[in-house]
Amino acid sequence: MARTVGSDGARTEDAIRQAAISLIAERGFEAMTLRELAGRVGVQPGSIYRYFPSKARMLVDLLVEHLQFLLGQWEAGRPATDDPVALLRAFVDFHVRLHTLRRREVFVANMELRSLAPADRRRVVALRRRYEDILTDILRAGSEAGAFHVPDPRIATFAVLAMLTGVGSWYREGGRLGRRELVEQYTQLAMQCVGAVDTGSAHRAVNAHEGRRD
Amino acid sequence: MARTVGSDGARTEDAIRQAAISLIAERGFEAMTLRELAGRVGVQPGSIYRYFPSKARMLVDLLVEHLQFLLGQWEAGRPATDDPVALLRAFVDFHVRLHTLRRREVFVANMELRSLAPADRRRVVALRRRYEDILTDILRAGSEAGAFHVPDPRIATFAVLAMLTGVGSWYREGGRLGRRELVEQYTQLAMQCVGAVDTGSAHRAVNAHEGRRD
Amino acid sequence: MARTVGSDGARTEDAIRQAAISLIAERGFEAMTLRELAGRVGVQPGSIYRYFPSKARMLVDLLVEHLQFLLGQWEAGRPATDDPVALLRAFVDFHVRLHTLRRREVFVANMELRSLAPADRRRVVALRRRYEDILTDILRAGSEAGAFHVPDPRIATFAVLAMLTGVGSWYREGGRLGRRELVEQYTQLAMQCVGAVDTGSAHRAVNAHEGRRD
Amino acid sequence: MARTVGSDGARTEDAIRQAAISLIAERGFEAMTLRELAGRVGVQPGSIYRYFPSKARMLVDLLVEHLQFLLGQWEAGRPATDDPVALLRAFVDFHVRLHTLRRREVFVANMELRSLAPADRRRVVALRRRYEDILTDILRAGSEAGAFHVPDPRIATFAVLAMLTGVGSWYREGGRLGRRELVEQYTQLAMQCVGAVDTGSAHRAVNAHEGRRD
DNA sequence: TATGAATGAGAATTCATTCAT
DNA sequence: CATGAATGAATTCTCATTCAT
Repeated sequence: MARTVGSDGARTEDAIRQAAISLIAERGFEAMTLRELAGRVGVQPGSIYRYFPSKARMLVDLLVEHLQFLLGQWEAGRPATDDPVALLRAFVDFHVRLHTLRRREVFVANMELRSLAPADRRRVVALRRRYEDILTDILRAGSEAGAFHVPDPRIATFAVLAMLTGVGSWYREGGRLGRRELVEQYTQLAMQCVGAVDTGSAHRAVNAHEGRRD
Repeated sequence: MARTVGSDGARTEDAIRQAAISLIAERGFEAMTLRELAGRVGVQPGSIYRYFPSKARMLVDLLVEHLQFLLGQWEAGRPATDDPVALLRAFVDFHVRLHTLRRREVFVANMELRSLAPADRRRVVALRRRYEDILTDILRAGSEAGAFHVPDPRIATFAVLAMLTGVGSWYREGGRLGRRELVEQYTQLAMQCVGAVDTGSAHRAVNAHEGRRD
Repeated sequence: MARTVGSDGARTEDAIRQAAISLIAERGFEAMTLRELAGRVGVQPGSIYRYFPSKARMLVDLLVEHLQFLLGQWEAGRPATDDPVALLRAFVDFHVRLHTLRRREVFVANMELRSLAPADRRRVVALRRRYEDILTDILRAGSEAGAFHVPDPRIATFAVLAMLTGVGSWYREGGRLGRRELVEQYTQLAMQCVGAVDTGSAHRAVNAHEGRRD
Repeated sequence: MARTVGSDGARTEDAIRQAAISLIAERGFEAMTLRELAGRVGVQPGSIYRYFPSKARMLVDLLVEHLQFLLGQWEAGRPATDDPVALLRAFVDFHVRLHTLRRREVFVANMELRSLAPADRRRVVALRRRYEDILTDILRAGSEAGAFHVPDPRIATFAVLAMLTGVGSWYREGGRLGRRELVEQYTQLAMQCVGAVDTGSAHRAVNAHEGRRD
């Protein structure tokens, strides 16, 4: 009873977060039980309450952390250019990479919005909106510059994001396609989708050996 | 207390189905309770069991019925042509229309696969697969005929379907966009996405004033 | 609301077992509700699930424990003789004593076999069979040695066991008969029943004043 | 809807009684559901209420009918003698025969007393008591006449009845033993049990060929 | 820091029973 | 005579949560 030898709060908290993401991704937030979560972490259900004040709050924390990570990573790595085509290429690369590397987090963030209380949902949706805006800004700029041809930048944003995010629902690590090829294919599809006048090197690179078109 | 005056099994069952779709779409299958469902229909919770042997089975029935409706509708209305471009245009039209008309059903079918028991999931996934195959066949034929330029027809299927299906998550009846404009915009995006050489009349109609490409 | 002051798992589990035996004996397993059981123990219904995974499993545990106790007690106290008459006398003494001391358990074990799932029933019946075999072995040996006269040892086992076990259905602690007299009467009846040639000292002691037979 | 062609109240009622006895014997009264019963009879649950005002009342009716049948049959067929030995022989024969012929009814009558409401139980127990008294009277008369040697006629009644009734729990129609042999064996056991001075012709008949004892 | 005992509210499900048809 | 739609109360069981230790 009491502290297990060598037990460590930070380690435990991290283990709970990891296990929670996995479990929520597998079963859904409502279907996941704290007993299951505790069992996977190797602690008693009551112990989870040292780290999260409630099951609901745990979901909020997880989602906010994920979206902030997403935004932070984009900001940190975005190219210092204004060229919409280059920006879109970078965004697709970033998005597809992250959505395959952190599939579970992304999946949860997309699926579990409705498990949030209204106030929490607003907070999370606002963060997600900031992420969507990144793409909308790129598409609008590109559209105005004549680089892209989309009927409506906001709708195109939804379309492209849905398309890109969908990758998470079928891509499996170690499958037929490597992450590099995946990124290349999705880059081509996204570029074509927004009617990029010059789909540029990625397109060429991908299809050069196939002797197609260009 | 016995049969209520004017009660009718078929009517009740239909009311339960409708209410169930709405509730599951709103709260998620796990979060929905039969009490809630019964309350919305105006019967006692136990009465639901005259029509569905269990909550789990209710979900299966709902999903299977939806997917069979989807497949049946496509088969009934598909154009009698072999032209991939015309077929794709018809498919986009069909899909977007149905996914806005039956938004709740589609949403549920996309979200609640994981609430199914493995055997039920296999059954539902098999039906969904048949639907995906419709698009894959179109893209493959078009790709081989040189009408489309996609790196991989299966991946393009996932991309286009994700893009089109995404419409359900933001489109609202009576919003800024009518269904007709919506279909036109998504048609353009899909056509561009698969690199359609000649996006045809719809594209022309929509984009004529932009003086692009064709 | 959390652990009640001074609560103790072992104590609680034991209280549940005791109360369960009483309740099942009174009402029958199917008729007993966990609410009732919990109420008698002084806990909430849900708390029972800390100790038993299901109502059904509780019954199995109770029955298996009882039968193992029965077998263990006989093995521990059986006389080290080969004399069938002495063994039968000891068995009757043991059986009648235990079936009055642990009336409720015995009653439950006899009545609730049909409340068990097939697999559980097989397990319990196998244990009971081992107990029956004790008597069959005694009767067979005695029969072959000419000490008993029974048409068929197995049938005589059923007859004698039924006779002895029946005591539980009418004997009441503190009634007209003490346990000692009870044992003596049943010993006589059992001995006569199997046609014991020399019913030995117990018979003599009990029936000396009747000047019968021997 | 409404009357099935050729349906007939008396036939239906009888079918319900038969099915009820079987089901109660199999599962126990509490565990049997009216749906199950209705299903076995081939009617809807509601239809049972044409014949029995409630589930509880059905059990009472079944038990009372059975016990009255038992008493009536004994009265109708009892030998016109005063000889305790002959009477006991007749009683054993009657009891064993009936308890194998109407196993299910007997079993139910023995098991389900506790499922009755107090008033109903009193009524049924009184009938059963009248049946027990038949044997007690025989044993007391025989005991006083020196034909039997039992410590206490009432206790001997319980012992002998338990022994005889036990036959129902293992005897199976078409098994190793015919009903005639069964009766003979139980007659011998019962006679020996009550210390019958002269176990009479049955004993002789049964064991003559075995060259045992006499 | 963690456990383990317990709570209490609520979940799905069952079932005897009723009654319009 | 029988059905089939519905009830409402109760049942087993689950689960987030609490808190003495």
